[in-house]
Amino acid sequence: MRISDKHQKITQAAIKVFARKGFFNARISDIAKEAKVADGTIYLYFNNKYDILISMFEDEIGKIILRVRLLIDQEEDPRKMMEIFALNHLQLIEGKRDLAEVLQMELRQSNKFMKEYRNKKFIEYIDIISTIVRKGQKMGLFRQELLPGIIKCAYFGALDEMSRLWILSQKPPYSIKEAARQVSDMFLHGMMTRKT
Amino acid sequence: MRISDKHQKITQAAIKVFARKGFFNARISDIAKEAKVADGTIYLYFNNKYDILISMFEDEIGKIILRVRLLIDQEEDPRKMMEIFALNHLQLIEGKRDLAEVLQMELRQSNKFMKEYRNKKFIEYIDIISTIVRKGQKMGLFRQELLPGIIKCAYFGALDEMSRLWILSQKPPYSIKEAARQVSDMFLHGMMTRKT
Amino acid sequence: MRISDKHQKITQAAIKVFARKGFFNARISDIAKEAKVADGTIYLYFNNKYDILISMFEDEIGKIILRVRLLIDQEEDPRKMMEIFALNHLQLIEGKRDLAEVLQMELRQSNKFMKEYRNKKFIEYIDIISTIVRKGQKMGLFRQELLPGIIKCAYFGALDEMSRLWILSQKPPYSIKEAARQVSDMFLHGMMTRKT
Amino acid sequence: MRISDKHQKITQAAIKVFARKGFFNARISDIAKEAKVADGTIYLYFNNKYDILISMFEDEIGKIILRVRLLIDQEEDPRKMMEIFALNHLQLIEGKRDLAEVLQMELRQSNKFMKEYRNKKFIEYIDIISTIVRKGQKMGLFRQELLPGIIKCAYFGALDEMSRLWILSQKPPYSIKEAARQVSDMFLHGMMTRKT
DNA sequence: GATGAATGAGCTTTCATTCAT
DNA sequence: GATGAATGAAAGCTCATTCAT
Repeated sequence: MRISDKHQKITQAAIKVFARKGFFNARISDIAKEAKVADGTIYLYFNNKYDILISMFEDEIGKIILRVRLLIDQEEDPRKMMEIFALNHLQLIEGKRDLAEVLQMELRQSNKFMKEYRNKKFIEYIDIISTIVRKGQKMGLFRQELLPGIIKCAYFGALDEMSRLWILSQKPPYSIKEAARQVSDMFLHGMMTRKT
Repeated sequence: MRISDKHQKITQAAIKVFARKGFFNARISDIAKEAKVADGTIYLYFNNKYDILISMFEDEIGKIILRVRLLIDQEEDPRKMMEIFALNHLQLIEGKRDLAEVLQMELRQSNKFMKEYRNKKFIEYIDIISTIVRKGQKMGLFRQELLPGIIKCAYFGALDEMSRLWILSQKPPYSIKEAARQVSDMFLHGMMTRKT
Repeated sequence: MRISDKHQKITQAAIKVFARKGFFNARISDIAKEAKVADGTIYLYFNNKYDILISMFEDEIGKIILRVRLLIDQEEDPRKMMEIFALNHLQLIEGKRDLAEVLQMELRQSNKFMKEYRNKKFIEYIDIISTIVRKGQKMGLFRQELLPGIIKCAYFGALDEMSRLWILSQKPPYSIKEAARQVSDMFLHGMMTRKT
Repeated sequence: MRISDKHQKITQAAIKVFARKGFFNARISDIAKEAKVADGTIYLYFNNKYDILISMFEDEIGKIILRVRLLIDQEEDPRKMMEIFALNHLQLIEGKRDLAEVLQMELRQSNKFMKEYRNKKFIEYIDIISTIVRKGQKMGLFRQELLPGIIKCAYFGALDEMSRLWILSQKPPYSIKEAARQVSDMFLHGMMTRKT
């Protein structure tokens, strides 16, 4: 077994367990059992429980960034890009529900307990939005007076709260595509210049 | 001393301590010390640690609902109402920073660890938004095809993510008013019908 | 129960357990069981396992110092004082065998693991010897060329090694009094000036 | 590489590590790293951690015995022999400081945790002293009433406590030779018959 | 023989909760 | 009602030892 396989197995197990119980209620032995390794084995790959969270966080956000960048780079129109970002973010719930839950939850928990940990990867992720906004402004599509730093926050926040709704509700009232369309549609309407 | 005074003192102490350390890292004895009561006294007013959180949550959201309703009821124009909601939500950070932090954080943590707890008060709070949206749609101000259930999510999410930015950053790049204005402005632009 | 009673109970239990198993092999739960308190109770009186050792060490050496000083202060003749010190030290094995074992053992363990901990109480104890030696030199009883700092080491070391022999052997070949007499006698012979 | 080479390497590494951290705080992996072998390799040469200690102990005391016997056998005069023993014992600190520390420490720790282990080699070592004493008594040099079993204890204890002082103090107040001379001088004075 | 990844028992310490005062 | 000393279950983490390679 390649070394990275154990690391992977533990990370994936941790995602499942954190999603099920939350970080604090998850026991190392839960993760170990889920990963089918001994408790001690986890400490060969991670320094401590918290390190599992951080490490997993960065790995997975990293992958998400790669994927969404790939999709966005194929587009020319910033309006399309905004749609793609929205759809991609929300589809995470379908494709990797456990991961979506954990990111949701831990991102906020991190407020307090990652105080020192400047969340570079996450910033990188939402900066994708502000980059699109700036591109749209340069092309005259989006209003100049909008602050990209605020839009990125608002857009991500809107999408993420949609995610939360989905995760919490057993049978969500709308399809993911519909929700993504509505949110991006409304933001685009709100951002576009008169002429467009 | 009225019975509710001790209850209040403990609740306020809990807000401070939860804000400082997070729910899981907060110790009952921390709260007791902050409230200047004995550890055991807390159990005369709350069933357990978790109950402090829930109880505090409902009380405080309740107060916020009362206040924002009061402000909104003085308005006629749904567009103004939307602005008021935004400003009021963001101003929480200034007025009651600790509370803002706790609501932020615990709302998400709750995903997992309040599983059974259907968060009625919170739903009541964000339903204020959908009520406004519906009012605006009836008055022909907002586009009919918008789903109020999605808008409420998106609007709240956008505002709350702005909050998060403020709480995390030492010196925020924008004023709260400016942020509230931009977010509500953009949503209103996005929601309004052509004619308006 | 007075607060100091629990502290005392735990200290005495620790002495027993450390004597039986040694510091490292002793479990907190062993001490708790011996003291008939809960594991957690120990941490109300001591910071950690190591703190039990240090604290006990200082308390008990303190008591020994008081007692031996009392006895010595009743004497005029430094030669008698030396005898008293020897007898008193060796009698510890009879009176407080467990304590004797622990002091024996931990004093040496401390070499490594108390590195930072400058063992004031112990130094105070053996300095009693050098004080006697100096007194004897002033009175012209002991040879002037003897270094009190070396004598104190040698005298204490000799006595303590006698202790060790007793502790280890099931049926010691000599009585404690006989041993104390021989050791002090030999040192006194070795230290005295010609005339005496 | 001869089999004994690995054994030697591990033993020497263990001495270093035990001296640095003490037996209980030393990890097998520390010793393995110091010896530049794999953790598992240690178990090809020793049964367990404890066995490393015992085995090392016996080997090294064995060497010391050989050396001091060699030196003593060249002498005729028991008084000289006593001096040689003292000097040789104390010089261990200079020549093999780590070993000296370990012997010091573990000899005492062993009290408890080597309970079953009857320390033959150590007994052999200190019996060298009683043999000298008996020889001196036969030659009429040392007083007949002295018990060789007590003298050996006292002499060894005195020397070993001197060692401890050296090991603990950063800059010892006396030279090793001076200390050895004072101790043996004082014992010899104390032991000798009138006439001599 | 040599390796070092994997194991899992075992331990210290924490802290929510209780209850005698 | 109020207290806070006492409880003891629970869990993160370590590390001696094993064994497949």
